[in-house]
Amino acid sequence: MHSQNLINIITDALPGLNKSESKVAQVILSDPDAATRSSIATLAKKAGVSEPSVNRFCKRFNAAGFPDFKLKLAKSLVSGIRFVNRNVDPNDDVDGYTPKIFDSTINNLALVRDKISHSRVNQVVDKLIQAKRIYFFGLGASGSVARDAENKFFRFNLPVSCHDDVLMQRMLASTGTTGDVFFIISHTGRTKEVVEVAEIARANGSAVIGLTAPKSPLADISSVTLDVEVPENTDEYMPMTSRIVHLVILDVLATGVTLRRGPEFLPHLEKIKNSLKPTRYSKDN
Amino acid sequence: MHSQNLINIITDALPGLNKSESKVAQVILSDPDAATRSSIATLAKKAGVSEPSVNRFCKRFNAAGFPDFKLKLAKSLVSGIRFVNRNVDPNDDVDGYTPKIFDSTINNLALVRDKISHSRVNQVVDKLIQAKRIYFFGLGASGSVARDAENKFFRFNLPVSCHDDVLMQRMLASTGTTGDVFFIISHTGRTKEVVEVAEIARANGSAVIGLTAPKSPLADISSVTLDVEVPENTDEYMPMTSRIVHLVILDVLATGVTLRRGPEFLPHLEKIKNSLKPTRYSKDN
DNA sequence: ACAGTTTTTGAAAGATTCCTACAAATAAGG
DNA sequence: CCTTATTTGTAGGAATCTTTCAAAAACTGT
Repeated sequence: MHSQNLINIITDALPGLNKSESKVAQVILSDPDAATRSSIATLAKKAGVSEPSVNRFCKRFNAAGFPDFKLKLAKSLVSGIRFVNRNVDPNDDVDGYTPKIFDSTINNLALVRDKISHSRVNQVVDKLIQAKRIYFFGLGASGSVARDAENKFFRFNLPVSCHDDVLMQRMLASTGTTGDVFFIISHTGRTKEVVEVAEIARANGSAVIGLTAPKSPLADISSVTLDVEVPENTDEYMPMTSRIVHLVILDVLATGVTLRRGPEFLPHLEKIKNSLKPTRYSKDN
Repeated sequence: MHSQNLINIITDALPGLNKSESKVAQVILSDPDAATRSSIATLAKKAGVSEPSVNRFCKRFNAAGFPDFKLKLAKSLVSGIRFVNRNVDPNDDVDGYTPKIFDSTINNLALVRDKISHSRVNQVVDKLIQAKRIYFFGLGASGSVARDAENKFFRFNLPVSCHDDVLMQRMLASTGTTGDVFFIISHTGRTKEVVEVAEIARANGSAVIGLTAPKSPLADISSVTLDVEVPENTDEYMPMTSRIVHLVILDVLATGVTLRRGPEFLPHLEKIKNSLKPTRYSKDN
């Protein structure tokens, strides 16, 4: 469904390209937007190769020809990574930083959307459905993600709770047993307290699901990891986007659980929704 | 900066087009994706007009020519049309629902990015900077948004706090004075308790910033409203996206505040970041 | 209704862009 | 060092696009 971003594909293929192909790749990657606007002749000249080389390059990446390639490239650019410096500039005014922050969030979401392992998602949904109890743990910014998850998952009639207190987390982890699921959220996956809690939980036979950075200590110790690789905060001004990616992944998981429950479960969700109606001003006034 | 979707533009212009132009428009709108893949000759034939007519049509919509038009159309399709009918289907499997949920979040973010009033953002940044105290209030899902905001804004050395308890909110609102800012987050803007709290706060001379739906009771009573219009949840399975949009808006506001503080404030942020280092496993092990 | 004017439209030729066949050049293998 | 395979470019042809210009249609006022 979601072909991965063309730019990523080219970047990944870079090492396996031959001389003229990689010249073409360089030119395209250095300014993909310009590439979509130039003719095959211009691009060939810029790369210092012949037109057919550019054409062959395009075909290598499953395009019918150069125009088709440009089309696909243009599409990738829309919600794909904007390579151009879209970092917040200290001199930016509202018109500058507002779209940049939205864009960077959108880009990261698109990245993860194309990279996330669907089989892992499935595995996690399985575990959540079978769980006797689910604990959502997180600290700091991930604490509010955990809280949001609780708010979402309690609707499934599962015994869910959420804790952003290290001591509570430790105690609960140590009393966990087989069938309990500890869903641990951490941006870095390197916070000692959090990793220790995961260790304790696993030692007691509980399952640990890590929503965290790949190859981190937390990822290593989890039963299943949902990898979220969000580019490091190079820019002092850019906010941390991983929280938001985490939230969306939790949305995905919740949807997975709902669908697995089947349509006979919908009335239950409806009931919860309706329970809030009396607290609201009606729409027509 | 962010031009509106080409498809919408064409649809809007439809009534003002002449005979052959509208024929072309019809063909394009009926299957925009096919249009991006066909040549000017094919399209002309399909529409029953001449090639130059198609060309003129393209130029009318600010394209350099037909190829350029196709490019722009293709771009619009990525974040535009996909919107339609990308609802989660009860029979979807992981490969189905995962990208859909990411897409719907991304689309909503893009929508708000293009719609949000920059001058309002500026106003709110002003108020936040001048505030004697800032309270972030929210209930339910908005409660965790408020918590996230607290986590973000306390770094600015401002007296910030966060409350997701109605009684606390009421009491604090009633003791507020001029110079206090109550930042109230609500998806619907119609929860009675929340609106009442806003009323109390305003009655005592405090400023109320509403991050909520436009034209809602909460929006009406706020000093400044940041409108977030996220399409109603028509689909039972689609998760609520407004939380995420709210978070990103708070990121924007935080960035605004940081920039307004100027570069001499960066060391302070750095200090907070570094305070967490000892709690982490280092990256090289 | 009709001549004059403006607008809309398409035929045809011209310009551009793209693709294919083939041969030269380079690299790899024995 | 020769053979074979791969890579690269030249040249010409094919397709696509654009412009010009004149015919057709629509509009205007008389």
